[in-house]
Amino acid sequence: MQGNTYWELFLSLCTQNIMTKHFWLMKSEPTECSVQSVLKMPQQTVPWFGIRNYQARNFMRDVMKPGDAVLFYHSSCPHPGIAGLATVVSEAKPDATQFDPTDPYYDPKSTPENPRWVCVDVRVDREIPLIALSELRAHPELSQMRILQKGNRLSITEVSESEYRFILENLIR
DNA sequence: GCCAACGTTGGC
DNA sequence: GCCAACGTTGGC
Repeated sequence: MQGNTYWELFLSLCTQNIMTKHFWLMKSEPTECSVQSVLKMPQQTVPWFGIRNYQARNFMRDVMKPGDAVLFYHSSCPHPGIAGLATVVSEAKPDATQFDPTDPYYDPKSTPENPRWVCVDVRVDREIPLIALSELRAHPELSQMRILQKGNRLSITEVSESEYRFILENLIR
């Protein structure tokens, strides 16, 4: 960070956390929740429940804002890749599945008074012709994407604006 | 189904 | 706080 006045600190925080639109890649297994299945829902919107990783949770809780752009990625399936464009449309809120003992995502250590896991609402804006993982790997412009790094498992990762623009301008047919 | 890589847990 | 054991992820 440049400078050391409180005003400069304030400006820096504004830039990082308040004013800037962020870009995300969010993974989902299409057998559980796909671009196509969300588009069939009444509001084309789904709560992004089931995140049980602290890094991904912190992204939703601390950084994501309504209006952020999302690349909707299909994982653990025959054709992994980006399948749709979406938008964050809510602030982080408690993930209801953590309180339900019958739910696979139930977390006995979490209570409504002190919820451990959050989710945001994600609205699918449109389905796109699948951008395969192999296609993403083929472009040096995208080589820094977290999703492409060896051993990556994080289900929510930030995408840079230039990466997002490159994908929209060059990889959508 | 395999397996590398990673995150979490829990004993010490 | 360390770290071995375990469970999960996800491409192939």
